[in-house]
Amino acid sequence: MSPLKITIKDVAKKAGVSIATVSRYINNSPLKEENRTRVQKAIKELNYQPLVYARRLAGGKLDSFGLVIPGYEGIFYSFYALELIREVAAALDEKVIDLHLHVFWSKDSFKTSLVDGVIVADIIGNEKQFKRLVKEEIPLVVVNRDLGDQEVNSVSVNNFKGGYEATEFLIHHGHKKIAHLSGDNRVQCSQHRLEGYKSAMKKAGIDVPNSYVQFTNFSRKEAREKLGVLFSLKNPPTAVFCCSDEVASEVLSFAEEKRIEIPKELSVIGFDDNPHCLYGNLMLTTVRQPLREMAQEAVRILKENIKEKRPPQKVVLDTELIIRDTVSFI
Amino acid sequence: MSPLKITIKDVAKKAGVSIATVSRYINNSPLKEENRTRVQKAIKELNYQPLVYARRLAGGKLDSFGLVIPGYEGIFYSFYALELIREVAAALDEKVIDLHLHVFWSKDSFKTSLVDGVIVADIIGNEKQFKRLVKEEIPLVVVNRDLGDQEVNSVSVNNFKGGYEATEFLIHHGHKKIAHLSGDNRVQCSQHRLEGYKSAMKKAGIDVPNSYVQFTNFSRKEAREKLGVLFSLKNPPTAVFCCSDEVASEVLSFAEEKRIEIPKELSVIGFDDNPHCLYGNLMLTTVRQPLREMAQEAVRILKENIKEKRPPQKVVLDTELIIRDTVSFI
DNA sequence: GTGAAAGCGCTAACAG
DNA sequence: CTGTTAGCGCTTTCAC
Repeated sequence: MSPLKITIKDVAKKAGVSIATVSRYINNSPLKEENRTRVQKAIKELNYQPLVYARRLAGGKLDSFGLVIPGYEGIFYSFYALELIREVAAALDEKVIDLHLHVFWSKDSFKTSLVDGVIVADIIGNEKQFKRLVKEEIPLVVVNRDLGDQEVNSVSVNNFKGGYEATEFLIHHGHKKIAHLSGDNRVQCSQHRLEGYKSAMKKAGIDVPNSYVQFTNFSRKEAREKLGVLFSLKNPPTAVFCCSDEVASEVLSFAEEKRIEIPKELSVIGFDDNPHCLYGNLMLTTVRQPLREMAQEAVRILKENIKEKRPPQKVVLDTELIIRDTVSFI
Repeated sequence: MSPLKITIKDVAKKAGVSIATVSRYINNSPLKEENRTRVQKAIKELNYQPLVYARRLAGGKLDSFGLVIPGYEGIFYSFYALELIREVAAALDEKVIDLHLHVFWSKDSFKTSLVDGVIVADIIGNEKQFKRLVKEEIPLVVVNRDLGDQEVNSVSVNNFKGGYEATEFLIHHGHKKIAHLSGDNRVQCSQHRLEGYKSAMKKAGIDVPNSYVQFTNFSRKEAREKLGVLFSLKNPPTAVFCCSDEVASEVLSFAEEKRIEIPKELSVIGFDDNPHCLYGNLMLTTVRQPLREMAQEAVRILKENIKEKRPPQKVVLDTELIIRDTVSFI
C-alpha cells in the first residue's frame, strides 16, 4: 500500500543482523543481549510492524479470534448478546488479541483463515455455520449451549438451576400461583429455564396449568400480549418468573398501569441482571448470568486449544439469585 | 492446522489445469468455459477455500474491514455506537466483507494488517489511534466527526442543523423558555447541537440564560440531576431539547413523577430516534440520525479507496425531525 | 546463537 | 486464454 513499507529485511540491514535474528526477536527466542538491543533499536527507529498475514503464512499465529453471533432481527437489542460481545472484546483486549466479529444475516462470508479460533454464541439459527466450523477443524468454543456428547469445547450456564432456584424462591414466599413468561422455546436456555421452573413446581407439589406458561420472543411487545392473557385468566398468578429482565420490566409497567402493587400483590423475578432495567424506584429481583466469566472462560479455552490440541472441555457456570425488591410473601 | 489442508495445487491437479488457472477462476478472470466448469467442480469436490492471508501476501485483498470504537465505559449502552456497529455489520455482510471490530480499552493492539481499510467512529478519546492510522496510510473513513481541512474521508451528520431545527420547531410552537440538556461537551456532536440550539434562539431574538444549558454525559443519571437543577429554577423552562432519546425519556419519567403533564405543560424533543425509547403511551418527538445511511456511505467510500487512491470525500448527511406526541403549543 | 535457504499458498507478470 | 515462474514477508529447519 504505502510505497515504503518497512519489512523484516530493512530491520535486519539496519541492525546489522540476519532476518532470522529479527524474526527470533519478534518471537521471543533466545538472543545475545547485544543483538537483542540492536534489533530493538532498529525496530523502534523504523517503526516496524510485522505483517500478521505474512507471519501466518509462514506458520505463525494471527492473534485474532472470531466471535460468531447469529444475526436475527433484534440481536442488537439483546442484553445477553451485547454483554457477550462486550466481555469477549474486553477479555481479548486484555490479552492483546484482535476481535473478528461476525453477525450472520443473509450471507455466510466469515473467512475463518482470518482468525486463529472461533467463539460461537448460541442463539437461534447458527447450526449450519457451527457445523462448517467443526468440519474445518478450527479451534472452537461454543458459548451458552449444551452440545451433549459432541466433542466440542463449551462454556454454558446452568439455566435449569437458575429457573429452579427462582421458582423455589417464590414458592418459599408462599406463592403457588406462579406463572412463567418464557423465552423462545427454540432457544435452549429457554427450554432449560422452563424445565427448572416446572421441576421446582413439581417438587413442591404444585400443579402448573398450561395457561401459566406463556412463550415470548424475549420482547416487551410479546411480553405485554402474554401478560394480557395471564391476567384475564379467572385465576391470575400472584407471581411471575420471567425469561429476561426486559420482560420483567414490562411486567412492572403493566402492573403500574393496572394499579397492581408490586411486590405486595404481584411478585416478579427476572433473568440477566440487566442494569438497564434498574430504573425507577423498584429494584428487580433477578437471576444473574455470569457473562463476564463466560467470556473469559471461552477465551481461556480457545487460547489453550490454539496452543495445542486438547480434549474438549465443558464448563458449566452457575447463575446467582439477586434478591432485591420485587418479591414478597403472599 | 488440519493435516490435509486443501491448497490451490490440489485443485489444479484435480482439475487438470495450472494453479494460475485456478487463481484466475477465484479472481473472476476470463476463462474458457470448459476449464471454468472443471475448476468449479474440483473446488466443490475438494471443498477448497483459499487462504485469505496467502492471497493478501501475494497482493490480493482480505475483504475485511476494521471498525474502531472507543472503549469508554458505557459504550455498549450507547444507542449510537450499537446502531453503528449493527449497520456497518449489515452493510459489510451485504458485500461479503468481514468485520474486524476494535474497541479500545487499555491496550492498542489493533493489527491493521488484518484489514483492507478502517472505519473510525468518533467518540471521545480515539485521537491517538486515529493519528496512527493516518500515518500508516491505510484506507480510512471517519464517521461522525468533522475533521475540517484534514485530508481524510469522512461521513458525518449535520448536528448543527439538527439542533437548529428542533429548537426552531419549539419556537414555532410559541415556546421561549427552552432549555437544552446537552451531551458531553468534549464530543463534537454535542457542541454542534448546542450551537444549533443557540443559533435558533438567537435568530428568534430569545435570550438564553446560562442555566438553561445543562451538560450531561448522555446518561439518564446525569439527566436526572440536571433536570433537578432546571426545575428548581425560579423560571423553569416550558420545553426541553435533549441530546438523546434516552435523556428525553428521563425527562418523561421525571415529568410523570412530578405530575407535569406532557406535552401540555412541558414539551420535549429528543435526538436519535431510538426505538427503545418508544414505550409507554407518549411517542417522543425527536431528531433522527441516518445511522444506516452513514454506515453504508462509510462502507462505500472505503471500498472505493481500497480499489484506488482517491481524493478525500466529505459526506454530510441531514437529520430529520420526527414529529410525534411530545411537543405542543404553549 | 546465528545465518542461509527453503517454502508457506497465492497472485501477477511474462511468454506462449 | 493458459502455463511457468518469480516473488510477497515471514518462520523454521539445518548447518555452522
